[in-house]
Amino acid sequence: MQAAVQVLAEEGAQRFTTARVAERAGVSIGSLYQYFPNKAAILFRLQSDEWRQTADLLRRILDDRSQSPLQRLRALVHAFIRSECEEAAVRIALDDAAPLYRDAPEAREAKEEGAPIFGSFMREALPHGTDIARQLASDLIMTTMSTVGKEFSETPRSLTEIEAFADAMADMFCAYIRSIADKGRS
Amino acid sequence: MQAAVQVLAEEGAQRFTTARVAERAGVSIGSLYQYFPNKAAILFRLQSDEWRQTADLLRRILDDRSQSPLQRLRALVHAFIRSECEEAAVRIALDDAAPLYRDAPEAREAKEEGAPIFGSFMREALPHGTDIARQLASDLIMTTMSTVGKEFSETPRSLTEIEAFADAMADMFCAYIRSIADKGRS
Amino acid sequence: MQAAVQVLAEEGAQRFTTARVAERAGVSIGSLYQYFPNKAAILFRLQSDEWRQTADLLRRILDDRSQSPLQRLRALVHAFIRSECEEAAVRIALDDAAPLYRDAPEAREAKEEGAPIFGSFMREALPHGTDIARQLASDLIMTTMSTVGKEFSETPRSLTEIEAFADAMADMFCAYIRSIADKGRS
Amino acid sequence: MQAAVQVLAEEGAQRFTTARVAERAGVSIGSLYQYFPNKAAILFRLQSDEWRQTADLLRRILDDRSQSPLQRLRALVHAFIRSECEEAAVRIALDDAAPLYRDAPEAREAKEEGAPIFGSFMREALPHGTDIARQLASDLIMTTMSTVGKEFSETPRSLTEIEAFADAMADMFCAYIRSIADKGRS
DNA sequence: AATGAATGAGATTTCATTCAT
DNA sequence: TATGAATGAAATCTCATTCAT
Repeated sequence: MQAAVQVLAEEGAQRFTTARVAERAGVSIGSLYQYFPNKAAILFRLQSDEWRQTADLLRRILDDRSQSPLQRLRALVHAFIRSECEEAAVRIALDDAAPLYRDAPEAREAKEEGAPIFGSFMREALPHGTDIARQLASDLIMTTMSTVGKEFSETPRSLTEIEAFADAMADMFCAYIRSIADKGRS
Repeated sequence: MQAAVQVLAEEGAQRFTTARVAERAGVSIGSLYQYFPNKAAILFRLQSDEWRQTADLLRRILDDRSQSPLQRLRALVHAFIRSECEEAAVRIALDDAAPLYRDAPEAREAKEEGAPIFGSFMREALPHGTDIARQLASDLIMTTMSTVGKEFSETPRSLTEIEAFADAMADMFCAYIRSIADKGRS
Repeated sequence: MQAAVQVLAEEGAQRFTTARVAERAGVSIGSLYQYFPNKAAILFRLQSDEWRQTADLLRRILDDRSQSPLQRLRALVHAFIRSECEEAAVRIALDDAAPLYRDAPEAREAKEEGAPIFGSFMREALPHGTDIARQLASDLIMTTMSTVGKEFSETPRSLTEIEAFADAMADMFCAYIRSIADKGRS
Repeated sequence: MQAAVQVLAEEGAQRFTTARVAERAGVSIGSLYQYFPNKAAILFRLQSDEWRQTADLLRRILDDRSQSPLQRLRALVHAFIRSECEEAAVRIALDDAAPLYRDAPEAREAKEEGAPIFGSFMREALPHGTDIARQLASDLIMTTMSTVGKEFSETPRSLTEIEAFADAMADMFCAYIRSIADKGRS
């Protein structure tokens, strides 16, 4: 039941208990445990869904060949930061609860689903570099976008702030990619 | 007692209990409560100390006028990433426990202690920009360094990996600052 | 379904649940409850079957007039101990679960089904004693065989150990019966 | 708190819960858990105490050289059966709860504490046999006494019944030991 | 000042049994 | 007749905090 989202958003990770989730979902605790083997599984499911959405976002924007790579990257950053700021409460709470589910083996898998999507984009953006260099740049940009986005969304932001911050981040990524491209060419 | 660090490092945030800290420190629970009003205070104190150390690091490196701003920034990134990777266990656990202390008003204060130091460095690096632009760049760079550094240090890393990653991050920051400087000049 | 035996043997009494039995039997929980009124009934049925087998064993061996009573007793002890050591896992688990079914009135009945068989054997072995004395000896021997056999089979045993122990027990019973016979004759 | 005995005796193993023990003891659950790490430990402690008492009984009776070995054995059987029939409720319940504590390594140790005491008695009673033969006889007699005693005490018994049954058991042991001695001598 | 036993709310999880479909 | 989702009481164990000594 994704009405667990409500508990997470309204009560926070600390008060996210199986009893509260069941009550909010209008079912008994027993029923809850018929669908999920334990509390961590509920949280992991929530996180999975979010990761899938993010992966979809990545794909949709980065695969659009009608725009230049750097334009697409800028669009991606904007979309990502905006999406992080929506439902910030759930995301923060989900992050707080990470210790409960991150050790699961499926968690690491799911998390790295986004890597290949971004990897193929980078081959387009940096056709001349080595695989290793591209890999490093990919890692850095992805990690920056997700962790900085998370941190940024933890305080309430106005639309203007969001746009300004996303622009700055996109500027940073573009400058970085251009500098790599220049180095590669010389 | 900073021997609470040991409990945090060896047992993790989940098992960080007042009883365990007192035992490890060799004092009674009662005594522990004479030094700290509650559990959150212990964690906050640990975090404060870490922030102070980081602020010291910032100051020491950024105030050294014998090197160019971008050289100093590169040095800072390396020093910071290295320090994050040392004692990663404590830092991860402290992060997991963040929900317990981050709501305290002193927490936000302490966290932003680093801002002015970096701010004055940025005035040197970007003498021509507006305050607002500089502020934005400061925020972005600081946030990136700290959150990406944290994430990076959560998996064990070899020395080579650390240097390579720090170099990439420094490259990104330098490219970003140069691009701002260019824009500001034209 | 006696495939409940598997659950008992593989999972132990603690984990013997209706859900697990139904799953293993390939039927729904609902169906299980159409054959058995409750969990205790399943266990009782298992126990009954075992008792019936044991009673058959008694009858088959003790009724064989081609051997002397003491020879038959020795054969019985061997057969009984061997059978206890086979499928020890189920028997131990069934014993652990005894509190759940032993209060049923049918349980006591079924348990004492063996008494008359052994009683008539004892009349043959001790033709001169009083009924009361024979009854006492019967009780003692039967109880010893079953409880000591159970205890003995709770730790894994080699074939040699089994034979040696069964011989010792048979020796004890024979010595006892001879001593009663001697006393009765004098 | 050995007032846990009361819960065990009055409510049975099934209803022996930490909450009930704490309530009966007049302390909070929390306090209970400061003295015992878990429920099994409470039960194990109860069982240990009982084993210690039984070992004391063995020692006291078997070490009394003023009587012949077989007289002492008879006295022992009587004392043991009588003691089993006192507080039968607790002993039965403790037995039912055995699955909860018997896997502990200390349990097996404690259980075998009685063996050496009886062993040295057997050397006196059977001076001519081999160690292996004596060991086997020891095992058989000890196991018989304890398991048959337990089974016998599970139904309420009159004093006359107790004496008669104990006499029968002692007869059996004496006949057995004499038969071994005779065999050894010839 | 120091101790540490006592508290008890609260968290997670299990499982026999029912009953609408 | 068969199903299996739903129930919810009950069990075990944890831990921050207090307070009498």
